[in-house]
Amino acid sequence: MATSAQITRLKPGKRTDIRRENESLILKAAEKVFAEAGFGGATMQLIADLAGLPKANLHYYFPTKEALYRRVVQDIFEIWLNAAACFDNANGPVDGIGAYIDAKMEISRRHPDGSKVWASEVMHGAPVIQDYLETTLRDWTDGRIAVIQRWINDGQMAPVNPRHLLYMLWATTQHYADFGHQIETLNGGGPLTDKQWREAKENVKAVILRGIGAV
Amino acid sequence: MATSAQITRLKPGKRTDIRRENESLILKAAEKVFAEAGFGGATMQLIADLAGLPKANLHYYFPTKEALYRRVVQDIFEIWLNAAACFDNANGPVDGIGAYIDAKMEISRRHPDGSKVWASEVMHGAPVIQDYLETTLRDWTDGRIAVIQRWINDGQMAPVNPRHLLYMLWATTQHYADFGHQIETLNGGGPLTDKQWREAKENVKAVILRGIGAV
DNA sequence: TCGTTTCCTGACCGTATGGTCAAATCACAG
DNA sequence: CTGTGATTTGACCATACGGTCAGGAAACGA
Repeated sequence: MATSAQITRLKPGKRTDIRRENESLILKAAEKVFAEAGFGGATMQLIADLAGLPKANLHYYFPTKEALYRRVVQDIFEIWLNAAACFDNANGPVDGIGAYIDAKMEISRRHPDGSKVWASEVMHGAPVIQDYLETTLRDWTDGRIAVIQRWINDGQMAPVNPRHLLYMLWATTQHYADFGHQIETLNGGGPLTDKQWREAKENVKAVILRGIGAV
Repeated sequence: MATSAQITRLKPGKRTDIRRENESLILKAAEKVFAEAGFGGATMQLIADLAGLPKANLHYYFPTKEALYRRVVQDIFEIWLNAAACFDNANGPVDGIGAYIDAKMEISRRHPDGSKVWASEVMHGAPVIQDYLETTLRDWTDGRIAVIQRWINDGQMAPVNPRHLLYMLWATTQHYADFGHQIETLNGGGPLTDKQWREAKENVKAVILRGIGAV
């Protein structure tokens, strides 16, 4: 029997910590390199250098470059889906869509590299996450479309096409991550300030919420 | 002195035709391969195969992979800028922004590969067209911001932030090219029909024009 | 026809990359 | 301390890639 101290953590050993720590280091470095160079332009050596580990060590934790890339994309998709919760538990478009825009803008700000990896993956035909698109994403989309349609039927917003509205939400929010470099260049070369991010967020919300006749 | 027949075309020779023809073949193939695989993932061999030419022939017309890529990106930027003309000669936001959305949606439909190459370039930090961003694009942006501001001052639309409005226009229209694969997957696997494209266009215009208080 | 320029291309080269492996080191339970 | 399994890593390999080049074919002016 294990002692109570051992039960508190599944595997209390230092070895487990090492594994978790190194996997995390590698994933963080990989996300950045994949975002900056794309899958084809990224090299295991670059990722290894950024993670501060020898290249052979990467292959100990992740058998192939593809496997590592797949993990990075999956982790992003997880974050992406979690933002979807904002849509639920909302009793109208102003709350629901407003919160969703807030959440997705925050993702664009906090995880720009992840957003870029996701965008790059989709742009290149989703070679590794096509199944997610056809299952999880499609189901999620259909569910939200139903919610939006109900709002329309209830007269809480104008009769816009729910599907294309979702595309607009994705596009406008993700743009601040994917095209962050362009935005920063037009912003004078530096990143947006807190105030500018607030302004961006409020602007997107204002135009869209008014655009769908919800305010 | 040249004969009048020779004057009608600058260089009437067959050699000039061959050059133009082959450069066009290569550029078209390169655009597709760069869009599908990214700069790092694209190979000169793939481009050559798609163009139906031996690889060495590519290097005869374009000295390096970078030079070929640069031409592809420049050509897209050209098309992109031409759509800007819609903004001028408009006496209000409904005409100006409406026409701009139409033009950019049409680009997304007709040149999805070019849009992807452009998006990819910017996402990776604009390594080859940074100067364009800092000169041509910035000037264009500043000019349109002034136009929009004038519309706002004239009471033709609500006081939204012109800069962020431009970002919304770019994001929503370009999304249909860059994330075309995702859209097609959610559309049942096939490309949008004429009717669906019209619907997308009208939807974007309706939400944004209403969102800025122009209708 | 002849000389010159442009165009074409198979064969080749140096390098960088993803991945392997065996030996060394370390964590840790008994 | 000792045995066992997890971890680390330098050295290595096969391949694929961007790019070169020499020599031939085709176009063209005279």
